[in-house]
Amino acid sequence: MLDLRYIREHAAEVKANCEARRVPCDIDALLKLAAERAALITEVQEIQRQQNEVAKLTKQAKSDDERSKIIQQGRELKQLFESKNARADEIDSETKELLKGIPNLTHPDAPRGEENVTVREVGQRPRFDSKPLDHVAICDRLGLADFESAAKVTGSNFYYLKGDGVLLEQALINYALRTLVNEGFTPVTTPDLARASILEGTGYIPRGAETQIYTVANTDLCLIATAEITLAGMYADEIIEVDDLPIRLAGLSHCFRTEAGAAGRATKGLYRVHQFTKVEMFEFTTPDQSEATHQRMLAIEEKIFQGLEVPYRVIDTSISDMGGPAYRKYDLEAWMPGRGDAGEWGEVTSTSNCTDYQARRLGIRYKGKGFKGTRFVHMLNGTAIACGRAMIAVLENHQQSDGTVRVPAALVPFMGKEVIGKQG
RNA sequence: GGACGGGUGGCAGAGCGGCUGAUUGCACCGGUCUUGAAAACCGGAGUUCCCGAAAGGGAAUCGUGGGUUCAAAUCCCACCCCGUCCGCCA
Repeated sequence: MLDLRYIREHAAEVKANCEARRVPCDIDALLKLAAERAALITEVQEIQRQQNEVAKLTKQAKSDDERSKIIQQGRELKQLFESKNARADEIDSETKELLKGIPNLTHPDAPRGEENVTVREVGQRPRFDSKPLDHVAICDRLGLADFESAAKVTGSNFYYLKGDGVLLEQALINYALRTLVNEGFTPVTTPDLARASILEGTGYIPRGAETQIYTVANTDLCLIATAEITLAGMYADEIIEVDDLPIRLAGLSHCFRTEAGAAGRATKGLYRVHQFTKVEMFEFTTPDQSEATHQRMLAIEEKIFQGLEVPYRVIDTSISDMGGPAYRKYDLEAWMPGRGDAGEWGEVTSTSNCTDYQARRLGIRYKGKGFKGTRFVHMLNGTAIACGRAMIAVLENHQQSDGTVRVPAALVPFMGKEVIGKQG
């Protein structure tokens, strides 16, 4: 959510921003409504002032006669208040609705065009003597996953992991957590569910036809799409001492996505699934630190994939392609040799600087010396490891001609073996 | 799931229909004193919104949402949360 005052004072900028982001927003309508709201509030408050005055007069009344006259006056004011106030409430919630629909501002250097920008490509793509297998075939051959049983039990786009598949996932989680702890993050396991209001605060939309979110019947709980939601929610309505910032959390959770509208798009195997496990970086910071923090998160993501010996490229996401809360977003796309005819890039991480957009909705502020009152924190998130997709990258890049998979050195201590698919 | 008790400002903790945006203590900020600090004393201070160029004025806010009343932190209802006891249970 943006500050209404900011929108009023920078209407042209906000309009241009919405346009560039391809988010249809009627700023003029919003401002008109907001003006109407202000006028109504003034009116309502004047009535309330009179009500307060009348209430005071009541107890000062000298005779019963005078008293009942004043009370009658109070009754009339009350009726007037009720009718005016109902309208004011209506306009107020309409204003908030419109306000919620306006996306965050964007970093001046973020790509503006239709296309995302590849910032750099890192690592050598592996060479294979024959056509490499895709991860589904590798999983089948080595007994790492079972998609057929999952289809019976939960339907399409679920999976069981088995054998070394389980060990590989756990190794990836522990490798990511260890890396983040070394970077000063506090590991946190979070609930896999959250209230709809928390989802909304983070910018997710729990209801509606296009929603990516599962809801739990007869409750106001949703299955989370990422630990970003629960980590952000931890500090909802809190005021943080500036000396306690930054707060760096490494969240471990399951993630659930309905993938509505994704039918037919790369749905095979582990790439697009309804449930996966993810280690997520999350940071609350002061505004002056958020850009540096964003760069650092990106660097950590790169370090993790370098450790996995997986070639990747860094994508600076076009603002026409970013989610509403993001001010700037980088993705890592890993090389997946088994995808398509000759390998393809596949998104494996994403890091966003959401500035104060989520903080304003969730009421997360900080206070400190040198300034009066409180300010909104900046909030950033980034994927450390999304298990399914990281597994694809590892399995497809490190497959060997004998059908086994080499475990990258960084994972060996966590995996307890150097090769997947060999006895022992 | 059942029975109680409770949710008040940054924290602690009074108030239990009008004089209370709220006593008090701690913490906080400014000042006096001091070589400096501590102590003591004096003063200041919540948040959001509306009007206003500003000075300033006004409204709301005592878990959340409704209700009763001329008037509610205080009474009633629903919900959420937090304690304690009982039952059930990995």
